[in-house]
Amino acid sequence: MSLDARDVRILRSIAENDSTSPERIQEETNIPKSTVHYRIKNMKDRGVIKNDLFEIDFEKAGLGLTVISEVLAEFGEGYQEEVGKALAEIEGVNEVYFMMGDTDFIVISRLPSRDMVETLVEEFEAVDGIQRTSSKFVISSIKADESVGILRDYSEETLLNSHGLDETVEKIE
Amino acid sequence: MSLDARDVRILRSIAENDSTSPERIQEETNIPKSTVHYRIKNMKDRGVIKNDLFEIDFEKAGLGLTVISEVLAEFGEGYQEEVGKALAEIEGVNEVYFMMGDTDFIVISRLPSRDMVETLVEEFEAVDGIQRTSSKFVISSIKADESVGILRDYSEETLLNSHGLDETVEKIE
DNA sequence: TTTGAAAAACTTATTAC
DNA sequence: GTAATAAGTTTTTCAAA
Repeated sequence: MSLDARDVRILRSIAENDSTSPERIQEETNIPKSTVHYRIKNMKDRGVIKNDLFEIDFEKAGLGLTVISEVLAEFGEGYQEEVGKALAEIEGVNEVYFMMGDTDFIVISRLPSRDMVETLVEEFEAVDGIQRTSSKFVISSIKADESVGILRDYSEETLLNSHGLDETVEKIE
Repeated sequence: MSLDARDVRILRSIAENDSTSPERIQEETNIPKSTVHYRIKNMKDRGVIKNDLFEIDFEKAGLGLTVISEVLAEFGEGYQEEVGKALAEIEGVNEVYFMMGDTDFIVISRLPSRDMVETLVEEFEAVDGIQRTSSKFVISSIKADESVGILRDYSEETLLNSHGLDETVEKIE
């Protein structure tokens, strides 16, 4: 099944403190660390939590330039899949979204310097089936929540409702 | 200073195996785990690594709907900052990028269901200074690397060059 | 900065509720 | 599912190089 109030509380505690330590979570949530561990393991088994990661500062890691591109592809039977995969394999491409509406893609890339942008665009346009591309530089990343950190962007209520739980459930405790 | 060949090797080992375990990194890189730990701590101190996180499955966490929006704002003195911050505070908004070119923003939001999209768009348009918004649904996330995972998208050479290091440096070892 | 060895923390297993 | 405990691992700290 999906998440319950306790799972949500644990995930939010991780998101808000940027720490996955069971002991710290116990201190904040009053859920015993053995239970915290049981819950986290459970979420890992169900695939809700995929893996441990470090969040990095892209700029300090040498990838200070972010480019967002719109890629328009030719219409065709199941074509999107192939075009999308080809875009995903280009060096520097971190995200590829296949969008509703027109047959196009939004592509987010991070690069060390402007020199590489030209190469990137050339590689986009070399992909078979590409019709038109339009790339813009990001001046500043005003917000860039990732991974479990995105849970900070929701009220506890929203997260619970999304699993069909109302506040009654939360009040069990 | 920035990253050297050893830092890059450690970060890539983490990215490629989706694991931050010093012991595993030692096995893969032959760098002793206490040294691995020292390097990671060092990168944390310098802010290259920001924090420990879990990667989550957005869909399983109840946030299966991704929306990418383009927001056009009115021109104005330092206006962008305020508009950007206001957008960032809207529930469901995970990423806000201030773009070059026209005075606009790219906003990435994740939501539990379509019901909330209307609310989202209304909230966008209620922000002072907003001129026009255009939102599209993501049909599928073909690629969605995050955090340290994005380092998989680069050759070791590119990552080293971005810190002004050539292959000579790497051959020290 | 690099390590090996010691201390602390985390994970797993076991049990009882 | 929850939670306590104990045993086994792993991570983190620390002192020496």
